[in-house]
Amino acid sequence: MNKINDKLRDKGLKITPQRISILEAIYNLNHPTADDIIKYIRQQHSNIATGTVYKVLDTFVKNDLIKKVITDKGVVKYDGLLTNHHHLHSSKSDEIKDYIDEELDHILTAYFKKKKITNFEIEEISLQIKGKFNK
Amino acid sequence: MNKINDKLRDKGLKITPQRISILEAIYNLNHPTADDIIKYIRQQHSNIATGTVYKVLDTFVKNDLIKKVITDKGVVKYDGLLTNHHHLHSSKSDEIKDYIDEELDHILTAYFKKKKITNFEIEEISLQIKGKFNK
DNA sequence: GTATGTGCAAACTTTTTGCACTTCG
DNA sequence: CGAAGTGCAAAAAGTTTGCACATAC
Repeated sequence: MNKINDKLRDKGLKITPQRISILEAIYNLNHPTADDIIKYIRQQHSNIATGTVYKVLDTFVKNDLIKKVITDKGVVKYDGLLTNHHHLHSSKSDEIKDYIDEELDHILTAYFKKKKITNFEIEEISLQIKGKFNK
Repeated sequence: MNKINDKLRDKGLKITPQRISILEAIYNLNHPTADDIIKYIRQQHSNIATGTVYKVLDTFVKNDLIKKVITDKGVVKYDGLLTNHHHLHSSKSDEIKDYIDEELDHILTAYFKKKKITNFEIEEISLQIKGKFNK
């Protein structure tokens, strides 16, 4: 079971209650902001300093445990999904949803394999699909 | 010649020196931030209040005279290019460059014409291509 | 003349920083 | 024990707001 501890250990990071809580928050919430994470942890159990949260999130991003995603509106969110994927952005709010589409990825990879961009070396391609969510 | 005045007039916006300077700044600079625009105008000629710049930029975005672009790093920039295009994002800095590719746009349009996303109505698709610029 | 736009300064939001203290391993 | 992590509070960065005054039309 203790997957979270393993993830931290695998990256050579010290296992602290704060780090565990933050990772849990990211997995339980949907693309939370730093503030969402702080509120979640405080309502769950323990207190946590805002500075700590920002520092830990930075550490996690640098160690590829999570990804930083920026909303169409400029809001910074965090994503625990590491496999290649795109995002659906609400044109009204700053809500985002993961969009996984392997077929599309193949098309894009094939396309950019033959069509090079001059003076630019591609590392990662992500689609930002803006529109309306129909609930 | 007086294209800038015409653009403002066409949108029913009052023509003021501040608005003209801001539009000029956006056309002369490459994806400037609000701060880049302020510095540019101040160094060129007249003074301008920061509040005014933010208000004018908002007005321009709402009236489709410019677009707001958010860097991979979360920096807010403004883009005077209105035709459909994508952006190349530097993985190191917050630099961005326009990327126009009609062939790619056709492929994407065709792809999403047949492949619908459930509970989501697409309004606009933009690629965020992250990588290295080779100067 | 009047609706609209601008300047200014204060306030707000989000994030960063430095340093003493604490904890993990 | 020592290196790494955390709490705290102050400050930085970027943006918004309200209101008196100025300007475009």
